[in-house]
Amino acid sequence: MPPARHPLPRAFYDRPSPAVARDLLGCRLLHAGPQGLCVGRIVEVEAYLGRDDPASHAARGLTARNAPMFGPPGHAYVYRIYGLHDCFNVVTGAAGDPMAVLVRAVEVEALPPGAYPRADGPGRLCRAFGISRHHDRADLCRAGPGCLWITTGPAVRGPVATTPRIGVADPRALRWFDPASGSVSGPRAARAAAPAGRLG
DNA sequence: AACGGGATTGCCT
DNA sequence: GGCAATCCCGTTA
Repeated sequence: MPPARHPLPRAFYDRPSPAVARDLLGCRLLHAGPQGLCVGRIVEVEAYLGRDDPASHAARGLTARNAPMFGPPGHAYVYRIYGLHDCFNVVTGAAGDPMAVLVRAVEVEALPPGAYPRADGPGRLCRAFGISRHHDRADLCRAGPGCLWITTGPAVRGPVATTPRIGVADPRALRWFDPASGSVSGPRAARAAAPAGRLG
């Protein structure tokens, strides 16, 4: 399994976040960090929209924190939550149209020795992969030492499940995950493909 | 300048 | 299942 050296092109990210989110399932996230190469298969994502999504950081317009969401697609948006954990997002859509995909979980395929081993949850994923706010605004369309990028990966086997987003009071099904993966985060019910989850 | 809360996690009962 | 940890950001004054 040689590390793919070809990042997904910027055009991939230049689409609405729900489409990008769904297509990111099965792709590989890579970080060539100071401790070594981190690789994982994306198994859980959530889409965040702009003005019409109260749960989105961009719902109330441009601020210092959410500025990356308003920037060009194919860049990272990393923010800190609860004063403890970092969350990694992929910016999608054209500049000025704030949208993002929260990467909630990956199946770990490779980590440097001694790294925190779990990546089932946005905070754990960042901890395991060494992703921090230093990566805020990082360009995901470049590969190489110090870079953070995403490549194509093995397609999801079987159906994909969707549910409302975790911790968000909004009924829209904007979360996608691979119900066959053992690395999906959230409470038990949020990991089941049925009946709460919808297939597709 | 002060204040309230969060796209979470881990430890406790 | 409940709740504390912990800090920065966005809002309000």
